[in-house]
Amino acid sequence: MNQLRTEIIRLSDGTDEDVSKIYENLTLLSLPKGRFLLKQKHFCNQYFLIEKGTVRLYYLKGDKDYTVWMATEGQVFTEMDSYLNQTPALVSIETVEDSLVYSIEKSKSDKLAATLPAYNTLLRRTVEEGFASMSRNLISFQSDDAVERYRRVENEKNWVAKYPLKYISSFIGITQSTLSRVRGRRS
Amino acid sequence: MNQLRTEIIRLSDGTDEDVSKIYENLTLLSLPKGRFLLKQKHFCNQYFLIEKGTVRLYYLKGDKDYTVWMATEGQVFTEMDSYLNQTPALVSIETVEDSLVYSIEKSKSDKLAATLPAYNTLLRRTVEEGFASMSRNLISFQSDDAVERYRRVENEKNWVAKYPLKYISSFIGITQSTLSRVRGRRS
DNA sequence: CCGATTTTTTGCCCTAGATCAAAAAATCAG
DNA sequence: CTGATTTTTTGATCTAGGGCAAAAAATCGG
Repeated sequence: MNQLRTEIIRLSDGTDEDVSKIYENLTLLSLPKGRFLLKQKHFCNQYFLIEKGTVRLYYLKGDKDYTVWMATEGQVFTEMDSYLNQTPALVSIETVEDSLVYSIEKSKSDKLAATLPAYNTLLRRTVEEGFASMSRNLISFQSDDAVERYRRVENEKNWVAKYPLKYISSFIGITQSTLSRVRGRRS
Repeated sequence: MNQLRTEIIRLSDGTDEDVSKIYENLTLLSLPKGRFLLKQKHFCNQYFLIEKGTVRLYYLKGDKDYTVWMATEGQVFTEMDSYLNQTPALVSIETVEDSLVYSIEKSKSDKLAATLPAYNTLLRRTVEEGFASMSRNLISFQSDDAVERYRRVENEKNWVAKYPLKYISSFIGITQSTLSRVRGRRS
């Protein structure tokens, strides 16, 4: 079973035909590790759908590197602020392993959303889930301390086993040293 | 001109008839200041659309009060995590002045989204914009200090003039004392 | 298996922002 | 206006987590 296809079916609630129509509009990119789907300050004009592999959304500020999100197989996403408001992207999107990623241009996506309700629904549900997830993150930043934020990532996501700790620490907004101490149960 | 109606038209891209169909599905609530649309730990089963007035989304943790969002005329929103995943709401939603708020039940909303593309689009665009806005907030929490976070609220939103400083400080995740010092230009 | 590179931990000191408490200013009801 | 309540500021500590740099551990190419 294919993760992405399953996800598209689940979120779009569409028929086989709807799903085929969606796929017809996608372009497949085969990307080696370390390739950029988007660079900070550039304009984001696509939605992305991950068939295989993993990408990291992050930005540089001063000499620091902040991870905003890690997206992997089956996930549908974009840099929404840039995509929607046509502003310079706040984040870069880079593959962290060899990946297969579908993309769809904004113009094509808009047209498809207007003509194929299942695709419109796919986007809506996708963004709704992303919104819910981001709300939880934001609340965590507002009121949780480093230990609690780490526990969340440890429990909710399976990121800790999968990614280098420097991505984790930058995601939860602490230094790698502090994360190391948190993991070592002291403070 | 009516703010909410204008917003619905802008986001749904629908005909007059579409807009009428949407309104037919809404229930109008007239609420005095201090009334709850949702209480923390309860389940959220509606989308809300503000015709007039202002509400505050916030949660209590320990003895502290955290403002998550302020929504006002023309805004469409829900407690997405609870609404979508049928989990206990993380936040309460309370009117901070006398308000007129439309609501639509989840079941009705799902049905309408499946049958009226304009409504589906209204929701999609609404959540997309919310997602983009929240991304910026999250990034700000990750890498901005108190001064920068305050500046953002001062510039991007017109909240500072409109709401008590205790809501502002709890929104940007600092104490009221610190906010006061930030505003006074020292640290 | 081995040196080289990358990742993770540790130690020491320092700072942004918290806490607690009280004063000052603004707002409000009568 | 006036006393009461709410909002905002100020002052005096205290602390979670940062900065920096070095050590230790893990990973990797050949």
